[in-house]
Amino acid sequence: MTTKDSKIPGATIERIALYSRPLEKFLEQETELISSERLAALCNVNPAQVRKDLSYFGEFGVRGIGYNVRDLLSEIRKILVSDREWKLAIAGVGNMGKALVENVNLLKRGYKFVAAFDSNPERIGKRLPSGLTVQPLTSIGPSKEESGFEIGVITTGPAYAQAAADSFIRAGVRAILNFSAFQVRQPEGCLVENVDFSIKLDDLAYHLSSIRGKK
Amino acid sequence: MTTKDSKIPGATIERIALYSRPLEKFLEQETELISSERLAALCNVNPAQVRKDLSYFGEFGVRGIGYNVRDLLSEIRKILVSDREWKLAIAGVGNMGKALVENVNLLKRGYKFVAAFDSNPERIGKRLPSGLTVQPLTSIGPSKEESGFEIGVITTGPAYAQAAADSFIRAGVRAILNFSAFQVRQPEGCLVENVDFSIKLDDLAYHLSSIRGKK
DNA sequence: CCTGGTATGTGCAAGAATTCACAATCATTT
DNA sequence: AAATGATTGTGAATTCTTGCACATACCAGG
Ligand SMILES: NC(=O)c1ccc[n+]([C@@H]2O[C@H](COP(=O)([O-])OP(=O)(O)OC[C@H]3O[C@@H](n4cnc5c(N)ncnc54)[C@H](O)[C@@H]3O)[C@@H](O)[C@H]2O)c1
Ligand SMILES: NC(=O)c1ccc[n+]([C@@H]2O[C@H](COP(=O)([O-])OP(=O)(O)OC[C@H]3O[C@@H](n4cnc5c(N)ncnc54)[C@H](O)[C@@H]3O)[C@@H](O)[C@H]2O)c1
Repeated sequence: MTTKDSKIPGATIERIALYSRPLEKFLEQETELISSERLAALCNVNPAQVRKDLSYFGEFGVRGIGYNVRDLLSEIRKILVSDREWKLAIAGVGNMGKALVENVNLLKRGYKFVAAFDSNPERIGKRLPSGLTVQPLTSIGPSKEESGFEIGVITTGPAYAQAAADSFIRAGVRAILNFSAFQVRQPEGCLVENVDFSIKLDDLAYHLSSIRGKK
Repeated sequence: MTTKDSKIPGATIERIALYSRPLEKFLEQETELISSERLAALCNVNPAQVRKDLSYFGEFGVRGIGYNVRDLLSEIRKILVSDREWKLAIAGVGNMGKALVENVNLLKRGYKFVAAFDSNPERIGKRLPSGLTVQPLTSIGPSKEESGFEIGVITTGPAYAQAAADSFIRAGVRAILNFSAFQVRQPEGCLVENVDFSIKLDDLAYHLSSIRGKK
């Protein structure tokens, strides 16, 4: 990737991923051109932000014209390395876990679940609609080469999240996406993203009340 | 809420919600005291950050000692207004929607689903394990008082997310939590939080690759 | 009642991220 | 070929956020 060697804000990466969503739709509709202004409006951000975010990685637009949808999308896929397949494993095949494994959007974007683990004996051995068979957590292999997945997803109950993370790390996984309400600690050499929806609800509740309060 | 009238960073609210998770566990374990240092470690943040975040809302600790777990948690609940029940409605009762409606953690935290809507005739009329009956989207009422919910959750496919949001807004909803990959535009007078997991995966993929690349 | 040990609360400086504002650039029209 | 109009790319200004460092306050023990 041809990045300028200046520091890239963390939020820039997430926004660039965001930009790709409307672009995919425009590509389907065969819209050729898009301006930073229009793209920004669709993503709820400032147009200058769009241009600056992209400028960290190169010059993809044409002054006076805008961006070519197909080219920009392809550049973004290169930037995000989502132009290839990533193999995922999941720990905890409950409601949330099943929703993720069966989600076709993730697959379309190149995220493929290749292993599913659970500790509940009733679940082990079951075949999921996607074709995966649920395995005992203990069978997570010891090395990345053997286990064959690169990103671990955690959807166990909070009490088991750290244990699941430890197993993944022992198996050589270098990136974890954790949906449990327990905050997995970021170990050396492994990226962790914690996603907790109920925080989003708390956030909404707070802001709802403070708006009310001010009226 | 007794806030100092200085501006409160947006990130502060989300972190305060984060702090409450370990506190809940300490309360169960009957741990009485906690230091900003310990709490910070559990949440992957800086201790000064914890203290500053809390200081926007008051002085909850005791110098030389730390924070009383029970009191702090109760203060945080007051701050976040999660000391009361919030009524939610959901649009789109697919895999993801069901996982949310059946999630007991949300209920424990005071978030209660009181209505479920879907556009699929096969789903309408079905009774969910929680006791809710799935209603047609068209039956979302016109006013908040009538509809009886305050926060709308969207788990339809991306193509229907904006329509679902519009229905919620017509029904008087002032806050929306959207899980579809479509970015709902933030209308006047209504808060919108967009949550898109696949962005988190893109983020992990990017960082995984750039670490590799540098080695 | 004083002293030592500890952890909070916060002013201020440093650091990041966002937004502005405009020069640079290109297609189009006259 | 010059003028026009549009929209990018980016240095600089601005705004927001974080973290340091230390005065402040409290408890316990003598
Ligand atoms: N469902 C939601 O909407 C939602 C929302 C927010 C957060 N979460 C969090 O996501 C997690 C999963 O939610 P869910 O609704 O799927 O719960 P669930 O109870 O349906 O599923 C949890 C699954 O994890 C398995 N499990 C338990 N311990 C395990 C271990 N050590 N290793 C592997 N598997 C293990 C259980 O057998 C079960 O299958 C929970 O932590 C929950 O707090 C869920
Ligand atoms: N499942 C996941 O893990 C996951 C991950 C990331 C994003 N998402 C997003 O969450 C959304 C839901 O995912 P899912 O897995 O539950 O999909 P799903 O297909 O299982 O469920 C979608 C549901 O929405 C209903 N629906 C469609 N149009 C509607 C409308 N206008 N009003 C009300 N209901 C309508 C459908 O009948 C269906 O029941 C999707 O947008 C998906 O992209 C899901």
